[in-house]
Amino acid sequence: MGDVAKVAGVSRATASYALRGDPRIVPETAGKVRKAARTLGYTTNLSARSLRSGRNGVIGVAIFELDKAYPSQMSAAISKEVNRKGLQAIVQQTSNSQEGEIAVLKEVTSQLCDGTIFSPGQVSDEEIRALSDNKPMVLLDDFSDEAIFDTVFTPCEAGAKAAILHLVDVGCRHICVLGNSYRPLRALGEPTTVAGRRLKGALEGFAESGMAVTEDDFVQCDQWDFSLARQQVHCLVESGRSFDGLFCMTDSLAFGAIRGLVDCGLRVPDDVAVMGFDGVAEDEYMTPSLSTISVDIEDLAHKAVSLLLKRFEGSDEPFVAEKLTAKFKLVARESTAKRR
Amino acid sequence: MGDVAKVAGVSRATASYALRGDPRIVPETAGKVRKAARTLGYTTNLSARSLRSGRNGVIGVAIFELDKAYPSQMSAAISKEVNRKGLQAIVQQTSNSQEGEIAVLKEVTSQLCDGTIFSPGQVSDEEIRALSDNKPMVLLDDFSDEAIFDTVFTPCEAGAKAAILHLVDVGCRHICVLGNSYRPLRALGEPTTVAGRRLKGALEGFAESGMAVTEDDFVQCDQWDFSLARQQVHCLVESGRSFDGLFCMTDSLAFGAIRGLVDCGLRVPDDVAVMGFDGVAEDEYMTPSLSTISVDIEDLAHKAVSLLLKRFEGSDEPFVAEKLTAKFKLVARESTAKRR
DNA sequence: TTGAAAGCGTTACCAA
DNA sequence: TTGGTAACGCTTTCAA
Repeated sequence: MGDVAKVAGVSRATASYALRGDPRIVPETAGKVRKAARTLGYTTNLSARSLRSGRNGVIGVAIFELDKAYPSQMSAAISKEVNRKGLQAIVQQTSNSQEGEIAVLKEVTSQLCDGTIFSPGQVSDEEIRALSDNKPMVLLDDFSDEAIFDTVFTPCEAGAKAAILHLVDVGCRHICVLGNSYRPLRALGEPTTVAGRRLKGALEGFAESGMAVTEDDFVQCDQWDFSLARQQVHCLVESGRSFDGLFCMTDSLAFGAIRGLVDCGLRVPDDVAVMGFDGVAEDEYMTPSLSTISVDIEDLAHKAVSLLLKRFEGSDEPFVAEKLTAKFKLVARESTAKRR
Repeated sequence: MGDVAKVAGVSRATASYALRGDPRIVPETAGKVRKAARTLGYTTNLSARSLRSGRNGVIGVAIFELDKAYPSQMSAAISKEVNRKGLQAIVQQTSNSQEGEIAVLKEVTSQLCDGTIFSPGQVSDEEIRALSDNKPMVLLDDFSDEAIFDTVFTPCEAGAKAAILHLVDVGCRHICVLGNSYRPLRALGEPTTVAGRRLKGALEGFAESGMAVTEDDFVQCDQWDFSLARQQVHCLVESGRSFDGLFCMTDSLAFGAIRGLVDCGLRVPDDVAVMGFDGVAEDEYMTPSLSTISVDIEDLAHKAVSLLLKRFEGSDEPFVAEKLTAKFKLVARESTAKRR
């Protein structure tokens, strides 16, 4: 930067101001500095800036798994939204483990980034605060009732409820649910997990439609991935249970489930209608195409980034955590196109 | 760090050495320092370290799209491999645009990272060098013939050839190729793109099996995504072309293509056997499950990370770029299970 | 509106 | 083996 200042014929301080567009520098001077910087191929050293000012224009996105469709598509949407605001995003995977989450926050995100959008799984809000180094943080789907951080939610309850009502609507008489085991609605309270929230929404759907359910209609999946879903569906079918509708708590589960149903010689949707949740790009191209609760990830990204940027501005008012919920759409496709 | 040094009763310099495990510090002193650091909850400031030493233990991964299955699964594999080596990885998407690639390299990766694993698309090797700030860089699938950087390749030619031979092997008599338009093998030389390499491999497969091909058997896809593949297959079928095998240059293309065939009332594999390329996790759960050239992304990740770490060690010998190719396996599934 | 100078938290050289 | 100290490149306060 010293060179740039010299070429432009100003001091280093003036060069610094000019390059960041400080209004105190007259346009003419600023122009000279920018030109000098360009000809010298100068780029600001982010480490130095970060060290001195604590800011570098980089936002961190910490997500559980990068190799699954939904989280990766969400990270991509957030990255794009960050770029749209003229900033850069870096994404990291926590691998769904406590050490992973701690390492990412402590060693990278809170150090190299001005703020973080974080999807927590294994660490408490208090731990997050300790690791955040007092930098702005927006959480994704943190249903704990502490109000320490701004949070954006997936529309778990409303979405799950809509899914059940849709299955009922297309004529299903006996619906199973894949992703969480049963607990009675009145015992559920305000669940603190995504799986709990989706269960609650589903139960509300059953209640509203007047459809009776039993404990056995709900199948727990500790991992929300293809292979376990496939296995669980095999078990469900082999148990002799007869059902004509299946709500899967994520699209991944639905992919595995459909495959499991096909393995057992059942047709989708004629024998069993299947409903997913997420709205990943693959849904439309499956055979059959997958009906789903499509979370508006652009809206989610927009809300998360906006909350974060608002915190950058700082405010004198006492901190009040904001809670926003992303929009969703029910998308009906072949997997629930039942002949009635 | 000053506090840590004070508590441990040593100088800041000694504390710095001790924390990084410098062998000059006696174990006893080092122990005291580490203990002091722990009780004080001290974490090294990466910006400061980076500013002073140019190193911070973070590796950048710059990939074209984060919302597509193959690149996201590859990024995840590289991240895990980096973690396994005790370092952190940050991943960024370039959105397949020149500005994106430049911004990522210039504003983040070359600044915040000790080295980068980069999948280039729109920038030349020389530009990359200029943007890399002389830090180690490993490229992915950069087929340009300059030998400036270490590179890891996808086994494009060998894989594509194997794919064609497999289709022939299961009894296909007329195979189409989706992903690139035709050019005669002898005019092809050493193609500088992934699409070109896969075309070359396919042509070699046709040559070896003695199967004749015409220009119309090859369909260009400028974007390798679901929707275009689906459209192109619609066109192909509507053109009245009769074919019983289809090699798609990526799994994404294959997903769209299968869907397109189903739309047209064709059965996979009975009417048309379909072969993909990549080996994403979803393949196994499709209906029908997708046969594919499965790139060993763990091997790819291992090779890329190893090359990068080797450059960190520095060497007095003149720079010679290393070129490695990842392993692959042909995985035969339902989509090529023809009744013969 | 601009310039001088202090300092952000480390590391690495040199001396002890 | 350890300690003192000068950078690293930038931002920001204060003074001019």
